[in-house]
Amino acid sequence: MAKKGQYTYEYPHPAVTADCVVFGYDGKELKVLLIKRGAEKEASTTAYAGEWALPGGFMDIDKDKTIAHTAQRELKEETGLKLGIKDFKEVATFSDIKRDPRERVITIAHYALVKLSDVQADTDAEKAEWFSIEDVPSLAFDHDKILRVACSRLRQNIHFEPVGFELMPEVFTLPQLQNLYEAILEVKFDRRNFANKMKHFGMLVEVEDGTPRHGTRTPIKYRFDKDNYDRLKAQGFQLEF
Amino acid sequence: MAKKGQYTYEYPHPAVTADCVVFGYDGKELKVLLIKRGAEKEASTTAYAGEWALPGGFMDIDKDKTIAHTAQRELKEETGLKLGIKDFKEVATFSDIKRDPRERVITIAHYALVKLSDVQADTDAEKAEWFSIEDVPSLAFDHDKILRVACSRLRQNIHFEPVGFELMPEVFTLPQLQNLYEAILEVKFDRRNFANKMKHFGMLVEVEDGTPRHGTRTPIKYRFDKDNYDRLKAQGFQLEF
DNA sequence: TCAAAAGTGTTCTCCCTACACCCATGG
DNA sequence: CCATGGGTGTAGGGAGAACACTTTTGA
Repeated sequence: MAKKGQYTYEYPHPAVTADCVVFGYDGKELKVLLIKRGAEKEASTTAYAGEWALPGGFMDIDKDKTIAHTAQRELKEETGLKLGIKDFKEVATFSDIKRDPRERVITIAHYALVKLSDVQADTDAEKAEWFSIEDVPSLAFDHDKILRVACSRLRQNIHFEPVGFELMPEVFTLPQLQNLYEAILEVKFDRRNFANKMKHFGMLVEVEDGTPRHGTRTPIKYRFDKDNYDRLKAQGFQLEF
Repeated sequence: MAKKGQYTYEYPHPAVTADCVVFGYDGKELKVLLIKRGAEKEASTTAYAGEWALPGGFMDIDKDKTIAHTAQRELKEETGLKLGIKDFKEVATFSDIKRDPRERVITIAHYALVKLSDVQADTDAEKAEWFSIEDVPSLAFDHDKILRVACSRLRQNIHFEPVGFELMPEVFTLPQLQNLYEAILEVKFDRRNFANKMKHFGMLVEVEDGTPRHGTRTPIKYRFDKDNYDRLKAQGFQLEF
């Protein structure tokens, strides 16, 4: 890679990193993807060795077209997960003067929503692990704070974006979807009202999967109607809770 | 200041800047504060000399506690406006690889809301000028894009924050307030419904200023109730339009 | 004197909320 | 057989939307 000590500027520059808060949902709990620092031997991993942290790393100013590309690249390198560039939503910049002990580092935090069922196999279990959002260990740097801010951003965005589409598996049940909303917003909803609200958007399509529904005990399967989903998203809908 | 060519790193670092979109309202139109580039002779102003741009500049990694402090400092230096650190709301990071012709520069855009009546005298007319948002010239770098994104962020935030409090003068009329909302959201409202909605929040207090209201032609003067405003803001209210 | 600006109150509708019962499965 | 989970509909209330008239001033 690059040689050491070669890069010189007229004025001091901070290092810039991108960090990723990757949310996944397994049908029961909201989860987040963390890595264990220190597995590799780069300079970037010498701090907080052995601790859990958000995936992320330094911007490559020659190769990364935008900071979102940094997030994408680092996530792939550190966890094996390859997401689309559009999947990375910017959360905020963290730039406290002493947030990294080595040098001045500012980080632009991103979050991404993934279908855990689709990607769990892709994540490199050697390096990365999914943690229940309720049960996250103490994290390196200011990553605890970043995670909190990302969660609250997710809670906000749920009112404007049909977040479920990105987190739920292709086929899902209404109780699962309700459970996701309850996990994110940390509240409880009335079953009937939740169902009505969701159905009013016209994004849900019943799925017939061989198994005839004998009783009501087996929940109805749904998938999202992609066309309506995209239309709603473009219009910028508003969802009350 | 710093000597040239002194700052060396193991890996290439981007330059980091903060840019400020300062919105003001004069009772008629939504305005934004711009500077003319090239008045000073710093290296930072050699590009796009003579063009209009958003105020902003390079992070001072020794002095700026956070990137918001960069925004605060640069705004003061470039326009004379001294705002509180809390007034700067982060908008987004702009990091396209060729957005600055000189070197790789990423910028964190912020916006701020000010009472134009209070600060117009503070702005250094030599360097800075208030433009109607409807009538902004073509800007340097990607500042057109930054401005568009900041506007749309303002439009979003208006649903969650009583934006008027920051933009309106101390004493104002309901038609003025409605005009502001219409200017930001680019829509028209029914006078009566707008008044009802606003009054329901209990943030408006009638102001008696000598002049007895003879007819209905002279609008009623109001001020914001700071206590209720702060309480609502803390609770995180939701405002529909 | 006429147009423009501003104040006010009511009705209707829709959506959100609260709430109860039935059915089937699995233990 | 009973507890659990899941499906369904309705009645009431509150808030937003639509809407018209009066007053005054300034041109």
